[in-house]
Amino acid sequence: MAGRTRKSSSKRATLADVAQVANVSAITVSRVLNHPDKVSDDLKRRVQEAIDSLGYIPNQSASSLASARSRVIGVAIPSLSNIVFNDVLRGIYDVADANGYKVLLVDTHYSPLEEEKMVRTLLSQSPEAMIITGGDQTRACHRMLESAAIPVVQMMEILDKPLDMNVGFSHYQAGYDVAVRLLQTGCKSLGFVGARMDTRTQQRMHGFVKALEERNAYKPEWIVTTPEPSSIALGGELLRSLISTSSGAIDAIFCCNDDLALGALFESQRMNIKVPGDLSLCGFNDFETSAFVNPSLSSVHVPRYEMGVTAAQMILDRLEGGNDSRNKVDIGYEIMMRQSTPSLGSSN
Amino acid sequence: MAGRTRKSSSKRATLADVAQVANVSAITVSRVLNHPDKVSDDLKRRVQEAIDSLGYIPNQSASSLASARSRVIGVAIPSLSNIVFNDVLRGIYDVADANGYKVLLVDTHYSPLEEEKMVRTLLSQSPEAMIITGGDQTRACHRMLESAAIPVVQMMEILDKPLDMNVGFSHYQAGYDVAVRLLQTGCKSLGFVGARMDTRTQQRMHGFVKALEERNAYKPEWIVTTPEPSSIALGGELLRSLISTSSGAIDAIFCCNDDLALGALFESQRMNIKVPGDLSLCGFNDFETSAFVNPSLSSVHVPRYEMGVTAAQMILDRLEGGNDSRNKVDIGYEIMMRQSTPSLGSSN
DNA sequence: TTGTAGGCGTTATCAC
DNA sequence: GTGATAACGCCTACAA
Repeated sequence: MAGRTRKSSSKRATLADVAQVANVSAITVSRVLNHPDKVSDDLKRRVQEAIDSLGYIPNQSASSLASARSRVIGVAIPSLSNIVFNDVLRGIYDVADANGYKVLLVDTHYSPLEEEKMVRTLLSQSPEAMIITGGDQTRACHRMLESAAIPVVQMMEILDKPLDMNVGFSHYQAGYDVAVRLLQTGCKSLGFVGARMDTRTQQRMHGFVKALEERNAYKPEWIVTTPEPSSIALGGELLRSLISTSSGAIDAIFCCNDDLALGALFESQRMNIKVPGDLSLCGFNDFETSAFVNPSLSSVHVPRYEMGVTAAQMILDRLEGGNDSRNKVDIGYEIMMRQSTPSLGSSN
Repeated sequence: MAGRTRKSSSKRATLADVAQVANVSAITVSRVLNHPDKVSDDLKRRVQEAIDSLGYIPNQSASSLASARSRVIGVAIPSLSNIVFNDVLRGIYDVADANGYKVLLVDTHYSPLEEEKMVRTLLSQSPEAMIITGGDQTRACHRMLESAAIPVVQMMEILDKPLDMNVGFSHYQAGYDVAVRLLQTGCKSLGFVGARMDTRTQQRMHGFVKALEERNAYKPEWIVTTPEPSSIALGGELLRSLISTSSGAIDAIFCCNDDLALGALFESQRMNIKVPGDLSLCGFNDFETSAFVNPSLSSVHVPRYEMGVTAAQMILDRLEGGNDSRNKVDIGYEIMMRQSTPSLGSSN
């Protein structure tokens, strides 16, 4: 009673405080929290009361330190503004939450150097696993990840030689396929519009170009790119630029994402260019808007939520289950041909 | 050389390992990392070499435990899919990153009960401050936050009695203002379409209704809401629903967000309803799409990035600076009248 | 089923 | 400027 019980007011209660109030040892309180089945119902009740009355909240730092288990998954994405990652994150969070894991999220701003710094930050939190984006990490970053000796998933794209696990799809093949599909619909003069030009965007472009080359339909002047971040506004600008450099000869444009494609579509409407009559448009990522805008926008659909879920599940499989089942998952994609491209069989 | 130096391979290097290699005491290594000015250049160099050679990464759990400083800011948002929070988060992250703070982010799924659980999780990480959304926390949640005795910012809306600090704007007033503006443009029969109907959406609706009531323009049947989450698809559905229940009498609709408004706009086009000729549309949040779609969509612009920045800065002011400057910031909003509503002076 | 001892990696405090 | 020592709060042994 004297000189001991004033704890609750001044600072955070500890296991020991709870133990004292419940008249048990600290380890018993710990067990009530972590292994309730190993404690008698009687004590469990008593301890729980003490916890409630003190408003006890465990100190994860102490727990992590003592047990070498942080229940943290580190996640690094290249952009918080690119809404593509919203769905992926939602998938990761859903799985993590459901399994008692916290997510520590960092934004690398599409910079391997920043990524290296952020990964170091993440690792200092002793995450039990990491989910990172793509494969263009610095060598130092790879080394850190390796010596951390935890499960790592590289997501968003399929890698030749992943560090550990990998889930994504082939951006190269997707770009290639888009070119083929556009040609099939009767389009003859295909242009490309790209922004940011991160590795995945480049792969889409390379695949697209490859398909054109193979069919003698490649015109370097019809490829317009910029390192600026994508936006709808930029899509409009790039459209104008491409139209003018091509003197209007182009009859189809593949935009590296739907922001650009929507911007190009809206700008076309303002310029009185008929889509798909005068110009066909195809985007990438399949935003919800793309399916509903008039004319609806052809795009490449990617199961992003599923990709996030898969990434998190691969990690849990390794962390909890013993079976190191899947190491590489191609999540695929689907080209959605809509009104912004000619329907098959129509003659341009 | 014997029986000591094989550390680096098996498990993570510690301060002690670095100290040993550098031939100094552990505390010196710690100082090199945290108070470089208190160490001689000579030792600093030696220690740094050891750090590099071992690939040493500090253990934040141990640091937090010993120093009672986690450098973590806990952030709770109601939805990872609602892109409204992207901008806010970006603001928070930008400021946090620049000041060496990590962000621990949780998604409460618009549920105060989940929020309570998540806040408990956050608090167990000993965050130095918290940013939460709105004011509808459970009592238990409020108690936890209070006894945590850390700076707390409630964001997104202006609260009468914030727990601590507060940044946002009045959704009620915004809704009210939209009604007034629509009436000013000559619209007479105003409807409302809302989804999710979280507290902030409700406030927009209440303000909107209030303005109509004051002007004898309120028709309860012209208010359509659903607890479903917002989407473009849903916007189309709700438009149809409202059109049919009002037998087409409505000449303007305020949609509680731009998803719904865009959906309504696209559906109007499909139904051959002229916007704004037959029907005026106003959204909320001012997505980039809204400014570029044809016709461009009137909406309420909110400085979300600035709101995130402000929230983080208020916290830093408290954490670092001593001046407890701002406790409540009204970040404001701006009604953007565009082509989807009649231009002022036109006679409907 | 419950408790005791020791240590996880770091930093605060106090000496030198 | 540098170092020894004792916490920080919890958990993994092991013991009873």
